[in-house]
Amino acid sequence: MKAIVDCNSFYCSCERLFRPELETKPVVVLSNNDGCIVSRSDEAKKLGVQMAGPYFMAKHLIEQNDVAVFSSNYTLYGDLSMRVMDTLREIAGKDNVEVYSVDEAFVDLSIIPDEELYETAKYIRKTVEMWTGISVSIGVAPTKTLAKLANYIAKKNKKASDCVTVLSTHEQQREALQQTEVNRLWGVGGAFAQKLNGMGITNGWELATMSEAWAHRHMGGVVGVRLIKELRGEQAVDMKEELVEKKMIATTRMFGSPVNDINDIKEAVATYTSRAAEKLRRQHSAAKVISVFVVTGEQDHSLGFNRGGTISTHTTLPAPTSSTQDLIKPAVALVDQLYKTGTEYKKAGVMLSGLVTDQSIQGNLFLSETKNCERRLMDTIDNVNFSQRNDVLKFAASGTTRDWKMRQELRSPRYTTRWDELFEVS
DNA sequence: TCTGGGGTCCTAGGACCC
DNA sequence: TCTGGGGTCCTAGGACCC
Repeated sequence: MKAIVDCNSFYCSCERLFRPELETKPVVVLSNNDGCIVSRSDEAKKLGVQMAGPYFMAKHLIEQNDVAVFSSNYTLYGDLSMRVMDTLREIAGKDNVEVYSVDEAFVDLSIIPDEELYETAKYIRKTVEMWTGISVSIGVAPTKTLAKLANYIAKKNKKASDCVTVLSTHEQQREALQQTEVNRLWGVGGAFAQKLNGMGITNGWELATMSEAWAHRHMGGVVGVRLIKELRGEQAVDMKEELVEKKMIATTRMFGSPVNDINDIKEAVATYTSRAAEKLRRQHSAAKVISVFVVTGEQDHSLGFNRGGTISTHTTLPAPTSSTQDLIKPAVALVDQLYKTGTEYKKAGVMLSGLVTDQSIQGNLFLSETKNCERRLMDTIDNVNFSQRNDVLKFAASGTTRDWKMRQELRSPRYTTRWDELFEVS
């Protein structure tokens, strides 16, 4: 059996940890640039605040009900996420935990007898809350997809389930599937849900009883077959052995306000490239291909809001590299290819792909002494930026004024990772 | 005024090869 | 009218996830 451990309203819970007076009050956390609502406490959900809805549209409701609002503080969430995952590894063993996202992890419980699953899950839940202050919901079932379903049910009625649901028998699984709409299933998004409904398939059980051949035809080939198998309790999605390296690394941002100066765009792209290069070095990779894209601010009233066009281009580097300097130069050159005078841009991004391990690069005897020096310089910059303030050290191409920088007006202190922002008790 | 960011996997179709 | 068969590699784009 497998468990999915999912933090309850994770970003909101992180904020509440340092603001206990908000424990029973509605709280929301906004996306980058304070654009959308990406996390809501139960109280905020009850008020009717929509997930992923634009902040400005919910503002009225929020102010009326005295909802606490935070810009996203990823440094804080990242640190607390690590504590939750470490706790799970401590309880279940390092090799039995697969981190799935910042607030979710699969835990392999195959050594636990069925009759002890419920108590085990309760114990995990209690321990995580005690050690980290973050409350979690747990779903247990024979496959990842059914575990996600169990978790959905646990969360739907926290009081009755006490945030734990086990679907170990066939009967339990069938009942759970029967009472769940297809669009709630893991792997069924808007497009497939609409298609399924059109074919008269509305709940999970109806989908689970379709044939594999049918799934292959109508649900995107092998993806659909996998989904059907999982719903029937046949494992088709494995636990991942270890953290695999990313195959692509991207850093993209909306601008705080539309930008039309090419130099601003170049600064932004240089900054995103630095960030992407840090991510690259953190997983000990080097990139062969760098792509840059910009999004224009064209109007499209048919969609109800501004949706610009994306223009992108890429270049293949002479050799794989993880050095910020080597990446910034071609990235900025790509901006020249994309930029058109007189156009307004609202977003830009950098993507690194064609990733290879940097083993062959690091300390290579056949590389020139300057390359080895560069590597040490990058390590030093990463260390300083991590331990001090972000971007204490940066490349001149990234600019110093940053007129294009995103809005982030309501961010809480990074209580756990910055000396100058420590939580204070007076 | 105002709608995020960062990923994965899969398929189809074109280019190219023998 | 009618133009092989099979393979690989790459890219673009769709769908999904949190």
